[in-house]
Amino acid sequence: MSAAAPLPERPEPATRSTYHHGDLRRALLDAGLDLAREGGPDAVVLREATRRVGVSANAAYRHFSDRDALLDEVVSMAQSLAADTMADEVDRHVGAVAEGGAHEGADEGERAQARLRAVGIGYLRFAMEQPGLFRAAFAVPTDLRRAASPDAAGLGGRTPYQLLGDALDAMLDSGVLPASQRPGAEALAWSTVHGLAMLTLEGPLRDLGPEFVAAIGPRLVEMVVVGLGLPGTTPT
Amino acid sequence: MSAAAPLPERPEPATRSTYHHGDLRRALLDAGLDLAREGGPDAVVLREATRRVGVSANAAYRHFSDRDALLDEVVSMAQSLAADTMADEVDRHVGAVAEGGAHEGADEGERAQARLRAVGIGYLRFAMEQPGLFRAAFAVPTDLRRAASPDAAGLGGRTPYQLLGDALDAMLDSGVLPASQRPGAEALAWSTVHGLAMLTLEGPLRDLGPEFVAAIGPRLVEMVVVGLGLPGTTPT
DNA sequence: TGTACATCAGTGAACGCGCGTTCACTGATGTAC
DNA sequence: TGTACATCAGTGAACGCGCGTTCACTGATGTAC
Repeated sequence: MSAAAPLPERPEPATRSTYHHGDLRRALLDAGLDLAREGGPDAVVLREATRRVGVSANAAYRHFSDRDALLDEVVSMAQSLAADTMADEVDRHVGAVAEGGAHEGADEGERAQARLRAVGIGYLRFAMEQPGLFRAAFAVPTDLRRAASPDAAGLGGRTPYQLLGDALDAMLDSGVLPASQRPGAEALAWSTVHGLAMLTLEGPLRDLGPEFVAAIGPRLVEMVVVGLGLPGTTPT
Repeated sequence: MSAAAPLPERPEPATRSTYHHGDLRRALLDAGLDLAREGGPDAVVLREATRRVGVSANAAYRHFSDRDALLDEVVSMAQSLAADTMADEVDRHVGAVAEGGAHEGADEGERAQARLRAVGIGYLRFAMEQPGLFRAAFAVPTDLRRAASPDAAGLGGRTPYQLLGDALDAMLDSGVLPASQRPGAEALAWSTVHGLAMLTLEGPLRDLGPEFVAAIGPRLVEMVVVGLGLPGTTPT
């Protein structure tokens, strides 16, 4: 474009030729997602989003009632991206799920276990690859309604929470998860990987880094598979 | 004291008679801990701490180099309180640890397992009873050095991390934890309870509440005891 | 096909808030002699 | 035992920052007739 060297500075505010933006709502969501990617949920700052889009600060209020409304949608988008990573991990390690897989026979249980492992590893992978988005997706106070909302679903149409539930159902169906363990199993399995992610992302294990998580992740999900697989005598 | 009805307002700023406070450093730490108790680490605001103590804002700089220095000490104090709750839970469910307990015989392993359970349940109890302090203690980016620092130790002289390590060592010694599982076991066990606490405190399981945690906590720690107790075939 | 006008989507300026931090200062304390 | 003086522990005012949000406005668009 120009002979002058481009300043190696902050992303300069976008410029527009038209008075109307065209798709400001979408643009603000994209900017919001970028902010989350770079700095987590707290970094989703309304003024910064408008700055990046090249629009006055209050223009955002034409499309979002307030900052929380923007953040809410960013949270859902982040969850849906997490679902994609998790589904990808499942595909890579379990292959396409045999729908009418009654003829799969005895290794059906093993496949179900592999699926749960993949769901967990995918969750951890997303946390390490996209720490900002991960925190936006799962470290913001919300309720479980979003966990089943289509807004939070990935390309496969399932949310992270649903992917986990699916894997547990498969374990139940194939007999490697006792029926007594099925209720609440989402919380048990989710807690383990979420805890590891949070401890290393914004907790006391921070300096251990992604290599540590990659190394210990398989042991963690294995512990869940084994620990959930037994009837379990709840101690007094 | 006085006939006038005390205003049911914010904690009024403390008043002082003497020009010198006497023990401002201590007072600011106490105020900081209160702030963390009420609102977590982000609520540890230097100006508010000085306000509560009844001192000008910049007086704090006589005792702390900056806001982070204050927060750092609050984090250690919070960890040490967590250690107290955990140690209390151990005492209640395991009793005093038999030091020269070679004559304990076969149920030594069971005691060690009970100890790990108690450490985990104590951690969860602290999280539910003191959510603000919990987040100050364990949801602030730090490194593991503090986890072994005397500043973060409870009345028994051990930090939360050390209490966990002690329990795991006891399991190893009594044969209920395979040697191959011992390295990194802290992270595995810690992740599970930390994850449950974070999911319910500032995550998508927020509306499930302490009752849910109380109900599912025992199953969670049992899963760890069982899952860690087997040699574990790490899958490819 | 041309035009009046309602509606939509932006602007620019400002408000109020609360924070961490710094500046130049003053009152109280304790120690050397 | 009395006093000068260095040092310590406070004060009051201000700065600069960035935020969310509101106000009164204007430019662009599209539809009824």
